[in-house]
Amino acid sequence: MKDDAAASRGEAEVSRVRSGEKYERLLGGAAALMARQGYSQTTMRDVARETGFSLAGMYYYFKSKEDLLFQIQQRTFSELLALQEEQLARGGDAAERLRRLIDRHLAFYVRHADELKVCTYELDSLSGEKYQQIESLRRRYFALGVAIIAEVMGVRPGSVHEAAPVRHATLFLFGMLNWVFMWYRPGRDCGPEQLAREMADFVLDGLRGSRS
Amino acid sequence: MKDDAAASRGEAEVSRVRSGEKYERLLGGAAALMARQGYSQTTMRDVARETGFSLAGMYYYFKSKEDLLFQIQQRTFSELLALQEEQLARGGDAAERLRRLIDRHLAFYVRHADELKVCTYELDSLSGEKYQQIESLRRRYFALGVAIIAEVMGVRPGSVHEAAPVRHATLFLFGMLNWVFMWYRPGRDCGPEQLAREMADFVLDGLRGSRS
Amino acid sequence: MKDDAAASRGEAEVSRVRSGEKYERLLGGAAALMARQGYSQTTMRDVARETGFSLAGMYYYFKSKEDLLFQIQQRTFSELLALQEEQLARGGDAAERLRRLIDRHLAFYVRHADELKVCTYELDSLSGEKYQQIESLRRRYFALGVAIIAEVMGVRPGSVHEAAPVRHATLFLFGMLNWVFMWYRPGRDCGPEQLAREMADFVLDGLRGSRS
Amino acid sequence: MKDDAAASRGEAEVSRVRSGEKYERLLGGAAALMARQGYSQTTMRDVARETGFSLAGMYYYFKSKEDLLFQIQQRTFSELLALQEEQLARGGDAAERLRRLIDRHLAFYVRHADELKVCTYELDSLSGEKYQQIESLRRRYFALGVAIIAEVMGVRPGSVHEAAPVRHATLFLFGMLNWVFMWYRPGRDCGPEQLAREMADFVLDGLRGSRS
DNA sequence: TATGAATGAGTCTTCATTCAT
DNA sequence: CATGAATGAAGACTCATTCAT
Repeated sequence: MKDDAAASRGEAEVSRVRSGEKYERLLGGAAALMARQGYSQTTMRDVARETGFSLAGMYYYFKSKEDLLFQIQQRTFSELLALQEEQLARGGDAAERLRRLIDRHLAFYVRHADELKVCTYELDSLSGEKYQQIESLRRRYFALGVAIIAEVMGVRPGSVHEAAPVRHATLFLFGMLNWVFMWYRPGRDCGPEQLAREMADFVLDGLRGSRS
Repeated sequence: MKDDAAASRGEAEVSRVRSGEKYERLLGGAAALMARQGYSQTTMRDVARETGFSLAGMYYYFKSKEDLLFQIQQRTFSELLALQEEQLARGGDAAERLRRLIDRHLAFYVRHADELKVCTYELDSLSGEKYQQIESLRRRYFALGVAIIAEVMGVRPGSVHEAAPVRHATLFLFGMLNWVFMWYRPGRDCGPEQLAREMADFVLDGLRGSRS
Repeated sequence: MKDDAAASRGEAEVSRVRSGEKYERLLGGAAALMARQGYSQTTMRDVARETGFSLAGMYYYFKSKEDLLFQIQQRTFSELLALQEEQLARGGDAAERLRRLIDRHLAFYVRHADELKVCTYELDSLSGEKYQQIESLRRRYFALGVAIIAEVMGVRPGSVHEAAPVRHATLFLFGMLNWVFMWYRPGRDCGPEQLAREMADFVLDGLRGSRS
Repeated sequence: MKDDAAASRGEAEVSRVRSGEKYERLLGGAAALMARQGYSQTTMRDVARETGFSLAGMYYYFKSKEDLLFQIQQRTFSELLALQEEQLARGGDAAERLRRLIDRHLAFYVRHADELKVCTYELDSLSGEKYQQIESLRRRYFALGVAIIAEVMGVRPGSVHEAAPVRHATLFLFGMLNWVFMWYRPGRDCGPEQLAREMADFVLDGLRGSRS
């Protein structure tokens, strides 16, 4: 919004360094903080303290706080997306693929809880070009869900008439998935595979179906 | 109803004034801003500008920004809770009551979109006593869902063995419901009754059941 | 300083009401607060709460916070001054009058601790005409001390050569007297008469003299 | 000397930086302002303007306005205390040591008028741990006076019966000393050595003794 | 007399960011 | 690569005071 020009100028070299162990610690620490307190609540000083960097030193790795957020989302979300696209390409019937989509999503969540939470709840903290870029990843991820669910529901692709129910069902699914961040706690709750099974049963057959 | 007394007792300690048309405009304007930008992004100056108050003038109505947030959540959530408790007491079988729970929730949402969004996503912006108070409302609302879903699933109340699946299913439902804030737009999407119907079908019979 | 014009205009009717029980409670409560926390630390809200007045209601009795301070100092200090002037006129030799000066000062202090503390430590919180007026009372009070001490020291009045030592000795005395505010506590310490005796002995004969 | 370690331990928790020419200018400028207008009257903007810092820049050197006040008091008072403790250890009879106590106090005052005034009149502007820390320095300084005065008065250390008069006499002395801030002006009044002589004569032999 | 409601000016403090080294 | 030092802008909140009633 505020600096489209700067954003597009910067995009090519948004940051100079994109790997290294220290860099990983930086993104990881920042993600942990932002997942816990939210992006705007998290100060650069917090991140510096958490990661052992100096305040100024961090700016070698990204251009701004927003850029830091962007890098976290970009890395995490594109990894998840790639993983799911590849995995879904391996075939299976619609129900099976739906089960795998859910399972992999939750498995990824357990491995990258902080990062994924940030991806899910901090999109709006991005603006301009950065927002667009992440938004487009999200749209692609959503499309994956829509395709499978349409197939499960027996809706012909492109059927305008049935588009809304499919879209809604997909949104229901992502709602369930994204709400997991709010309550799931590794030690206390069942494992992600078990949870994935329950959720897939729920989605496919509902409360009554999955019981009988 | 039965907790209006408790509610007013609780709020009286926190703020002096509790009614009046100007006061309504204040809470409403603040909720709108906070729903759009988030609590911590919303400045008191924003609220003042939006509501036509002076910065200092608003502090006549609440003691702090956090107190303002608390008042919004307290009013909204206790109204929703009372409404659902009363409505559910009117009977019907489990599936029917589940449908009504969803329908009333979405109907309430459409009437108080900003306020409910703030209730759902800004609990963690509260702390101490205020957090506890809202958290307890939320727990009661969740308990309503658990009771109905256990009945739909045919689980005996108190069954330890089946507690987790029931809890999970309830969380799935609230995940769907709460995610609605993220995508639903009155003009563009179908009406709340229709959406409620789709969601209830989805919850009861799943993707496959609700089709066949 | 800031509004000499307004000050002189206002002085004649600095306040409309100068008596009444409520008015006494107001000045007394304010003095207590200001003695404990200092003038600038004491808010008009504090005074309202302490005295049971409404914020706006107090402004019937004085024009401004500074005027409130002025009234406290004016009343208290002129009462003390009148009392001492009258008492000293009753004669006695120099040492005797010095003892009485100290004794009456401490007796007055015990009766009006808060007010006198405010007189002593908050002169600089006044400005313009109000400052001048209290300063002149203070000067007259100081002159009382100077006269007696010169006599005790056997210095001829008007002796330029001996003026500094007399002035210094008087300042030493008032230093002792004014520091009493900082440590004296009615319940814990000896009575004011006893303290006055010790102080007078100290002033007249010093540490060594008062022992032998 | 022996408590330098303790002092630096204590301050390190409170502020990061403890030396440097700029830092000195900061404390000095702040002390000057606070001596003139009082702590609560002195705004951080005043200090910034006086010292040439930016408002935010000052916060690099202390955590809060109160911490700034604390640092001024801590530095000044522990320097004075160390100086007196060391000097008194050099011996001499009681009267001689009393003269030296007064003389060094006034000499120190002339060198650090602003800082010492702040130490004397703004202890109550501190709170919690900071208050305790300075209060304990003050107590030690007071104990120095009590010991000498007891000796001058010929009171056995530990004599419960004579404790109050000794304590009072010491408070008289500190009253005189602390009131100096209120009237002494370097150019106008006599030098500190002369004043110290007069005060010591006064304390030892009183108004009558010092004349005869 | 008395007050509920309101406000302009100002307070301390924090934040993301920069730059010389 | 890294950081100590510094800052402009903005944030929540408070204060003495006023005015219609």
